Amino acid sequence: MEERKYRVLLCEDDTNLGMVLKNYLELNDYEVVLERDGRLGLAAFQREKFDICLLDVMMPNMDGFKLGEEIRDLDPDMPLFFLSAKTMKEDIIQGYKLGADDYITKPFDSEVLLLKIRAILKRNEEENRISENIQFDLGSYHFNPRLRELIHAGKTETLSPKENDLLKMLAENKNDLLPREKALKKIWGSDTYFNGRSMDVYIAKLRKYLKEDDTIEIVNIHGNGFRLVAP
Amino acid sequence: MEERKYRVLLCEDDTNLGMVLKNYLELNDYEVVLERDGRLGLAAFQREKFDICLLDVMMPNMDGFKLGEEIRDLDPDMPLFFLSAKTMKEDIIQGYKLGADDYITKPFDSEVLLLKIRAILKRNEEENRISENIQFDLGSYHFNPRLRELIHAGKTETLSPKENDLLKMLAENKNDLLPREKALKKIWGSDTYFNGRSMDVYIAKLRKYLKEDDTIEIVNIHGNGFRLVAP
DNA sequence: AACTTTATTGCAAATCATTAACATTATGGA
DNA sequence: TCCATAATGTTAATGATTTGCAATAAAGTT
Repeated sequence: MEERKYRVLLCEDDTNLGMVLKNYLELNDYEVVLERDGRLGLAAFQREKFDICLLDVMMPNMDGFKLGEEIRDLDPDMPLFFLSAKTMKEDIIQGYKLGADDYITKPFDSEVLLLKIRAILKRNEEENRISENIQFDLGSYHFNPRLRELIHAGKTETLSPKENDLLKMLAENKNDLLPREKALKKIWGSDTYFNGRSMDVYIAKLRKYLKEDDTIEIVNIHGNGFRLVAP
Repeated sequence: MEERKYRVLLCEDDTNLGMVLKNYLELNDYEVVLERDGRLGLAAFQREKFDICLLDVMMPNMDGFKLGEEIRDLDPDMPLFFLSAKTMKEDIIQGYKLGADDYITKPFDSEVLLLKIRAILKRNEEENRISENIQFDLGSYHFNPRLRELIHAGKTETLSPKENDLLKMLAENKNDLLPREKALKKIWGSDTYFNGRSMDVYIAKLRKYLKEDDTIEIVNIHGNGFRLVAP
């Protein structure tokens, strides 16, 4: 149960406000990446792993709503907060339509923002906790991610944390595509060349573990990701 | 059951309210430690023993929710009350209601507060009485945490307090993972390098006690914690 | 002081993640 | 079709981290 800081993607074109907010959040134990427009924000999101995104609505290159859409495409569950000076009703509605978790109008009380962020993250954590004890049957294998155990014919292998995480994601998407990018960001933290190679090494390891049952296969979908085929 | 005063940790940055509340509670036979921000509150909690915590939500350095989380990490069963101004949004509160034993909006009726405190403490006491006498059968061993006795084949070992606490936590999570961090925080107070080394030493001691029965094992899950395997 | 309990070191062994190195396969355009 | 290139497959080497446990020191009790 590793203590890790929550990671915040903050997109704000006003450098002053951006830095102030960044510092404030960092003081409160968040890890913050600040980007100054939508395009950069999207790039950061694709590259790294975040727990929550705070998006200014009015930004150069790509506005906050558009960025929010793009982010939702990549990860439907990512918590989104929109920051905006506008009080126009349409904007707010549009923001919520996208599934914004909150909409905050400037100027805002930074302490309230902090509490809202914390509330959302906490809710998300509760949801995760439910799925904590899930187990999988994969052909003649039994997989218990909590104990990192892969059992076959009475023999128990203890998987390494990375092996375990990867097999868990594959199992959660059994018979369906697990996109490379998604696994890399979730397990390795970011989608880089070396992390990609590392992941390939782990795929090879998992294939070795699972080779006793012919009905199970980890299939590569070139350029896209992997698929765990299992009954 | 010996007579002793209940100890209350009160965190409140408003000195006036803080002192008034402290005096009021003391009049009603509680022992109160008043701290004026989150950081000091956490320090006090780590230093001393309390029966209940009353935390103001809006505080400098560390807000009440964050402090509550930290306290819950150290002791998941500690009763928590949050005090907050009425103006706070209901949805923020909602996110936190789960972990809190009660949530009180200022201004509040101090008599009601007192009654709530009494109710919680009473409930907790009953729960403690139940769990106090718990005993465990571990293979051919019998373990009585209350007496710190580990009995095997008619022979009784008296465990040291730390040995006892650790075996109790392992037994409570029998056949399941006991995260390192959890045990360290609860038994040693904090998760530091040396405490970790110390815990490993205690694991070794427990293994020695338990080696008479082959069906019992304390298994390490690398990087995660330990698991007491027992029938 | 004698004894018990706890904390601290030290170091070997086990485990892990990453990177290198080299092999193979897929894919799209010439 | 064939080739260049990018993506993937696999094994092994490296270096970092975690754990096991004995030995010793420190603190606390009686």
